[in-house]
Amino acid sequence: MTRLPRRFFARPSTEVAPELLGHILVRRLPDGSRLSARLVEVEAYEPDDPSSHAFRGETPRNAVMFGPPGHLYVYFTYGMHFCMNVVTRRAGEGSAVLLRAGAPLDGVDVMRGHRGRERTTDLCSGPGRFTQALGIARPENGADLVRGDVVWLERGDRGSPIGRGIRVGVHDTTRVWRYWLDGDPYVSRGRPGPPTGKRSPRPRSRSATP
DNA sequence: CGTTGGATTGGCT
DNA sequence: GCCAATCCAACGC
Repeated sequence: MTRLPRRFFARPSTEVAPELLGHILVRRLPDGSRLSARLVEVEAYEPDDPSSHAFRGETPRNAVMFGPPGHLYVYFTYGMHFCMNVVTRRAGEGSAVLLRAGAPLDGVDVMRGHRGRERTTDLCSGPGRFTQALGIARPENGADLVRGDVVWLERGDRGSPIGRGIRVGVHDTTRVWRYWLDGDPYVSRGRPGPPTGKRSPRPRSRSATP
């Protein structure tokens, strides 16, 4: 299994994000179990992006985002969920890709235990679910994906074409920075963005209307 | 120091 | 579709 190298991450998030799709996120638990999932949905957050945690400068919370690329940025939100990101660009820039959903591969039963759910589509389909299924929380913030043995990325196959749309839970319809594997059953259902001026009554084809 | 609301989820109407 | 749950970072005074 080949790991993605540091240089893969040392680019703008809008380049890294779509290329992450299809690759495998691997998590090694303290007890040795291997959990893994194929990435099917991600979102890019760039330095000049008001929706990014890094937009207003470095703070203790987002410090990892301003560190070197290829590390995991984990944050706590809504009083009960963790979300994980892959740090991109160069140290000091503040950019990352949010991992929103994956297709469970190894350790599915352990994930079921972590989540308290049976259906595989309820394990890693959503940013909060994804971290819970893989047992990723505050201690994993800052983990090195390139050299570490806690969580890393292995090469996988993309397979499906890439769909894109506005990001979930973000009040910005100008940056179309959510990417997913088109037609994949493990993509999160997400939440509708704010009205963009017109509502398509019924998407007749997939892609572009998440 | 007090207030606000969030890169969400799951349960209920 | 609507909303409570439950922390805490960021920001204003």
